[in-house]
Amino acid sequence: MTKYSQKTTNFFDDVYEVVRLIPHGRVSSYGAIAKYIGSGGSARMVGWAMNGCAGRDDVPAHRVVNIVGLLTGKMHFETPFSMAEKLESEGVKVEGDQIIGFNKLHWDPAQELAL
DNA sequence: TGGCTGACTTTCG
DNA sequence: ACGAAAGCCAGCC
Repeated sequence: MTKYSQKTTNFFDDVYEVVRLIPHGRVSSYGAIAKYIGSGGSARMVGWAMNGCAGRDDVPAHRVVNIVGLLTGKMHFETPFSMAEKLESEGVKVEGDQIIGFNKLHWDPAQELAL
């Protein structure tokens, strides 16, 4: 907060919007979001953009994981457990740091939104 | 102004 | 099949 990020570019805003559109009980991957945005889509950028989302309740960053369904960014949360806890709270089973049934829980914006 | 970093992904060995 | 390295792009110092 304290207007540190203050969205300098639309890239972050797009990422937030897509992440915000992730259905409850679903998860998405960085590459999928990056590809959907397409504005210089790179998976790292999505993760980097999430840095600005840290602390925002509007952006369910806990629903965003890597391509294997691994909670790589859990360490960036308030607590490394909050990510898994939130996912489980939504009905997503998480074993350790990996999402169970990620294959069927994977929500791809470019696919679900079917552009 | 220039350069480093980073919550990933893909390909070569 | 597994391991390691490079690529990607934008924000931040």
